[in-house]
Amino acid sequence: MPADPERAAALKLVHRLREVASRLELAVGEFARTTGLHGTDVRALIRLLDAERAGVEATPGWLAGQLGMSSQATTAVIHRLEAAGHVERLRSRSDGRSSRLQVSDSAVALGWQFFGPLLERLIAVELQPSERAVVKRYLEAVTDAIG
Amino acid sequence: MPADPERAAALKLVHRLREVASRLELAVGEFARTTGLHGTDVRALIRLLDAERAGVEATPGWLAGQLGMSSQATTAVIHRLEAAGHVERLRSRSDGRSSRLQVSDSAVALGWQFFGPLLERLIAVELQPSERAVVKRYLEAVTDAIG
DNA sequence: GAGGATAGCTCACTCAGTGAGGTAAATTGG
DNA sequence: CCAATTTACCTCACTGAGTGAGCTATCCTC
Repeated sequence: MPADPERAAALKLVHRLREVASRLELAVGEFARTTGLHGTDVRALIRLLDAERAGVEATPGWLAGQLGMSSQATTAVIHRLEAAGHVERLRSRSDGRSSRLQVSDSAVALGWQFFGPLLERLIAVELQPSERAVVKRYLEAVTDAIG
Repeated sequence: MPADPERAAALKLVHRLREVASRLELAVGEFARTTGLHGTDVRALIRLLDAERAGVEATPGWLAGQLGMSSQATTAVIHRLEAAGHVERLRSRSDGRSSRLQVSDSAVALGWQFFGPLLERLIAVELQPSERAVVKRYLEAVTDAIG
């Protein structure tokens, strides 16, 4: 392994990124514990909210892919969320076999209650617009590299 | 909610960050599936390697905290990793009740085999040193905000 | 419309993770 | 310096999240 400071610096950045990912995961777990939900359920809610924001129609199959889980397990997740009143299952317009998943207002409120303060702290990280562009470019490149 | 472009941009950055975290988690799951390990086991290995790199003594209790799991579950994780030959349990010098966890060379090799290409792609993201400093600062600030 | 593909579901099962409780080593207090 | 407490980890018994096998209903293609 040659001493390559460029490479070493890039590697450190990746480690920092993983550290962030790891801590986010812990926060999700903590939220799950306090609300009586399961980690998977919380992750599912988050992805469903992301889909809603992005204007993507969230189906059970789509959710399964997002969670990296089997369709059966995802069915169970949806049942749990439905029973808890966090998700509504609506009929899909385009495909009679599928269904549209919609997050309820109560779930959104619950999420804000816990993640709100965290999100505020995250947003409060001060960056110049030009710096934000750099970070954005990095995160996009990383997203592509993983996907 | 007032139209605040600064805030909106900061929020988008956070969403991108979560997207990255989410995809990293999926990659971990995929690695787990291909190696026959469990997601938790892979996450444990990663944290153990992080500890080694950082020069922190990794104990079962420390690992439990890192994974956000009970000590019993962590004991099971360590047993599985030990049985698979990925981790060795050494006696702790400072505390007779505890033990030091050391990742085996085979586990490191296994990790490189799968994560190596991904890591190379991540490192290959081109940034100027000054840009890297910006990203570093952002990630550090975010880490603090979550912790 | 028949044949195949796709989306999601139920059923039966496994095993990862939890709660209760135990042991041994470290720490504290008289 | 020894009892009482705390800490670190473990075993046991159990629960339930996630999986594989296999089903039904709908969509698509020819």
